[in-house]
Amino acid sequence: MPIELTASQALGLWHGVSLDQVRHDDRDLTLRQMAILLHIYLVPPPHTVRGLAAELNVTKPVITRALDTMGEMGLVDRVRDASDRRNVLIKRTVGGALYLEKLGDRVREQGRKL
Amino acid sequence: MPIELTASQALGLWHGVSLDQVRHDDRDLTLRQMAILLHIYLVPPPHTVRGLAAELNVTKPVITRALDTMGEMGLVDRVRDASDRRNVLIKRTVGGALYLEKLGDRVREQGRKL
DNA sequence: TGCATTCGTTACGCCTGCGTTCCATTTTCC
DNA sequence: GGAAAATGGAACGCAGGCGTAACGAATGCA
Repeated sequence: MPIELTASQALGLWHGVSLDQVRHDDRDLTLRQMAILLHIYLVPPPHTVRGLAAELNVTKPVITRALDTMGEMGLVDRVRDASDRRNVLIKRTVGGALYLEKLGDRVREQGRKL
Repeated sequence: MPIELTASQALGLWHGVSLDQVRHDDRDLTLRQMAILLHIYLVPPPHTVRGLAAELNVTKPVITRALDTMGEMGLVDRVRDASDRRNVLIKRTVGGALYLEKLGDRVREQGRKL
């Protein structure tokens, strides 16, 4: 179900959410970290470091470090793949789900304000 | 004219735009820089360093540095206020307008894909 | 005229993310 | 078994943003 936005609405929405996020500054994620987090939660598993790097068009260490940071924040979790122990599977957490739930609310709220 | 989004649509939209932005990585702005840029272009002038700092709930040097960076990118411009020479007025540029136009297109495109 | 106030900027030390390169572990293939 | 490939991570130096604390310039006010 497509959403049709005017140019003004599109930028207004992005503005409102960014502003809200900056003002309340809970934990600010890099745009890259945000993209990684959303990818993990919105795209069906499994997710590996290599796969994410390819998907986002960034280098592997970028993913590793993002997982370090977001792991400490409790937003994601890492588990060794039992069937191929070279792989690391990225898993979702309750904290991450809550974080994205709040983000979604922010987007919806700003959408309503347009 | 409010836009009603489901939770899934809201996150999907944010995901798509973030992903697109990361992948094409022209120039990546901090969330703060993004919020400042959008504020300058969407809220009626005049804009001062002090005003933006208060509006975004950040310190003054944050604004100064963001203007330095985005100024070098050609996204904003600074002009001394003639009537009160302590003030600096932040001006829009063609480059900034083009940048935000692209961002708006990205948001609209992702909205259509929902 | 003096002096306090306001405004934007700069200086400092710190922290974090970045790309490149290299490495240990594990798997695959012969 | 042993060589080669694949995977995630660590080490290195670099660049840039951060908060705090100062500063010079401009203004207002007694």
